[in-house]
Amino acid sequence: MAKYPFTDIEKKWQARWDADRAWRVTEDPAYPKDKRAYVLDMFPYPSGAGLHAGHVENYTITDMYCRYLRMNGYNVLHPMGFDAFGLPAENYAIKTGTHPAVTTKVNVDHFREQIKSMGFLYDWDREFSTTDDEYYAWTQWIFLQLYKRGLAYESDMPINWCPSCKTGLANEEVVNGECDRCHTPVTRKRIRQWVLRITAYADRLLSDLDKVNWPEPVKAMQRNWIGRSEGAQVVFAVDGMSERLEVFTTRPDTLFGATYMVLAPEHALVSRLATPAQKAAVDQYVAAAAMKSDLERTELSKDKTGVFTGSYAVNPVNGRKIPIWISDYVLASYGTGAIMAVPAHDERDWAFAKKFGLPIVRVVAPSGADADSLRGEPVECHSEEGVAVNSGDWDGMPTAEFKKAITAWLEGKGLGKLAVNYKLRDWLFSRQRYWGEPMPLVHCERCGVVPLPESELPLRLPEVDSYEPSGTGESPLATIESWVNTTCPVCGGPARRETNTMPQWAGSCWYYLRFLDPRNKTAFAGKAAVDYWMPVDLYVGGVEHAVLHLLYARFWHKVLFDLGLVNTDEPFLRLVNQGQILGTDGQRMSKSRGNTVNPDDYVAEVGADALRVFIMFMGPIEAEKPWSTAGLTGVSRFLERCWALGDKPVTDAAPDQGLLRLCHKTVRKVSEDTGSMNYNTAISQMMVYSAELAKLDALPRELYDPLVLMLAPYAPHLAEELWEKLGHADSIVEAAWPRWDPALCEDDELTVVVQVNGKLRGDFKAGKDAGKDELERLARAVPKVAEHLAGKDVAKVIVVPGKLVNFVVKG
RNA sequence: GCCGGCAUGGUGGAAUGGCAGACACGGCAGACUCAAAAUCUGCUGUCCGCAAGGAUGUGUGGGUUCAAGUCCCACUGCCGGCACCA
Repeated sequence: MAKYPFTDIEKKWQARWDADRAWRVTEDPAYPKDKRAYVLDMFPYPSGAGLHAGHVENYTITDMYCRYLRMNGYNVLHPMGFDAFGLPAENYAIKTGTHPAVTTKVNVDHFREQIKSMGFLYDWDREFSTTDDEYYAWTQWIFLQLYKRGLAYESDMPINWCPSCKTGLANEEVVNGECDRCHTPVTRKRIRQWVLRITAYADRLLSDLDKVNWPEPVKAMQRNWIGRSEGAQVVFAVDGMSERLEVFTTRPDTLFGATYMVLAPEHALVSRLATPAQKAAVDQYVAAAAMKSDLERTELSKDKTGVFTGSYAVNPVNGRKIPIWISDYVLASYGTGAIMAVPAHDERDWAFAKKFGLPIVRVVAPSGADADSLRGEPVECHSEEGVAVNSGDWDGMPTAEFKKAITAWLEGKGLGKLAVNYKLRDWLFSRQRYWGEPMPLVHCERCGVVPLPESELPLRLPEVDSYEPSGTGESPLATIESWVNTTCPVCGGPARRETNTMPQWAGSCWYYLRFLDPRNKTAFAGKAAVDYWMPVDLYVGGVEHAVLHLLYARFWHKVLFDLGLVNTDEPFLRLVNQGQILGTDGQRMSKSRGNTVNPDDYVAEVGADALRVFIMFMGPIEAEKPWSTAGLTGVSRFLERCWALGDKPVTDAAPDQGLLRLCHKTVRKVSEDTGSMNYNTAISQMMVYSAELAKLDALPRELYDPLVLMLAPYAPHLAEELWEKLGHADSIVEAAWPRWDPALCEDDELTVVVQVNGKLRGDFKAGKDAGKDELERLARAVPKVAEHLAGKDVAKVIVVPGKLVNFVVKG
């Protein structure tokens, strides 16, 4: 048999879908709320490398689902766009002088073409790129709303700096102390930055995770990242000075064991606390710490370092003077940047105290510990809970209770209070690069920072001669005098524009809202459109965005919700992570490993339909799947077989009862499995069914039509062609999904298996309505079974109608 | 170290507590063919056996149950995330 002409068929139907704008969708009020679906893919960064296997997997999942929903009478919004700001295009510009906008357009055109070549249907009327000024005008607008709510502020805290990308990085973009993008070790740099106050939403970002249907690992990662911990803020007086030091601790019950304090080298009071004798050592340590990269401060510093400031604090519970040290094991950016050290009960403090010979006092004993073991200096650190010792009047109190009691006591004295701390840091939002949204702010000598009037948006990126980042913490925009110099919107005096740009994440924070109403000139999206579609019913993408995009987008969405601009407090109702497609070597695909797969090759070789079905046949969508083309053969054979069915005569004859039952069982299984996105088992069932139909010389329409319809989400080009051959003028996209009759899914006669002591000994056929007694009688009559029952006592008989009979025997 | 996830034939995988291995790849045998390809049919977890048949089998060890891949407890291995967060 000749291979079916997939190239011709696929081209033909893609042209037709394009011409028909097959997936254009409107806010048709005729569809009730529960018959509307917003299905979203994580939109791609249009890289020069084109679509990769992961994109194809992602978009196949949603395309199949959308086509299935549409055939089941849903109004389905399935949009596509491009997340096109970012470094690759800019780096290419630096190398070649090509404007990033030009590169972006070429790449976007290529992506769109590749997406269409897979038969994926999107409402292309809604397409946009985050780099379109019509789009980023609204990104800037949302930024202004954040600014006006006090959620954007300037800071000159030391930040993560990538010396290779020459830009600041958000915490989320630093992986193991390296730049997530180029793997250069990150250093710290103190430059003026714009920061978004995401921590103001930490509690809601955490608690609202309970409202969404997301994979548990993603929720866990977000919870982890937000890192809520409850404890106490405690105030320590400084001996002989008016300064007070505040610390955060989750173990206020160990206060009596606090034998010294440690400040981060960046702590504001360090220079004042350094005594003349210690000043040189302290200054040197602070300078050295500032030079260290994050990697050096964490990975390499198993061995603790630190310097005594010369000053002492006073422990508020016992009035003892305790030395104040500085060390880079204390992070400036968490809590108050200072800790009380309890070496007996904290591993890190223990290591530090041992190294510098600081006193160690045990204040928690394991419950039930004998007195002898508590004598003398502890020999090891004990960080578990227990009961208080050496803690004055509180001795004997269990840890949990003591925490509450001491916190209340401190509060009464004005020396402390209950406190909650988050690991989550505010979001470093400015980049010292060219290819991003300019921040719509000016710096006026008289008025300070002034937001641009909304009417002046978009603030467009100016043309530049050189895209090269200066590396000094200024973006290339700073060199364009004609752009930078402006007038203050408030006083009209001279002012300079903000030259930082936004990070790539900005554009993806709200793109799902723009798809609702992409050409709106007066709002980021009209309220009617938001109400019609939101929230997103299904969001599919890779797990790599668990704490970046997905956290940022939730944050922006909540701000918009608080402003009354969206109708829900969470944007994505249900999230599905497709499993990574690995290289044939089981490793992540990457250019450097040379194990990447180019979808175009397979489209040319076996066709888009075969590639779609194959990727979904590899296994469950969430599972990691190593790429192996071995299985492709089976899928191609299946599609060939379906194509060959199209050559058989189709009749209106009544079908064979057995086949009719198989047909209805197949429709049921494929419907259920497609609806739940268990595509692999749906495909397997269609394989079984098509193999049966292939044995017939002529196809009864009643058996054949449903197969073609079920094929439509999976192999849409082939299904269209077969549908047309059946005499239909309308696209199968609009056709109604086949129905099944539950009565026809049941066989009249079922095979019942017989076990003796749980071991399979035979089977027999019985009518579906046979009673328990009859089943037992029939079971006993099976020769093999009778043999195993002979001469033994039957203690118990379990009969599961339609399934099995189990004899429990003795002797 | 902490938090997730996973573990089934030679391979990808399937299985509301009820016949483990559907479907597919690969392999073996056969049909068609001058021959090959393509296609079709049958067999294909492992062990013992000529066979009938039997035993055994879902990472390991226990448990619950008439019955466990599935539920419970303990562990091992692999993958992912976080990691001096006080």
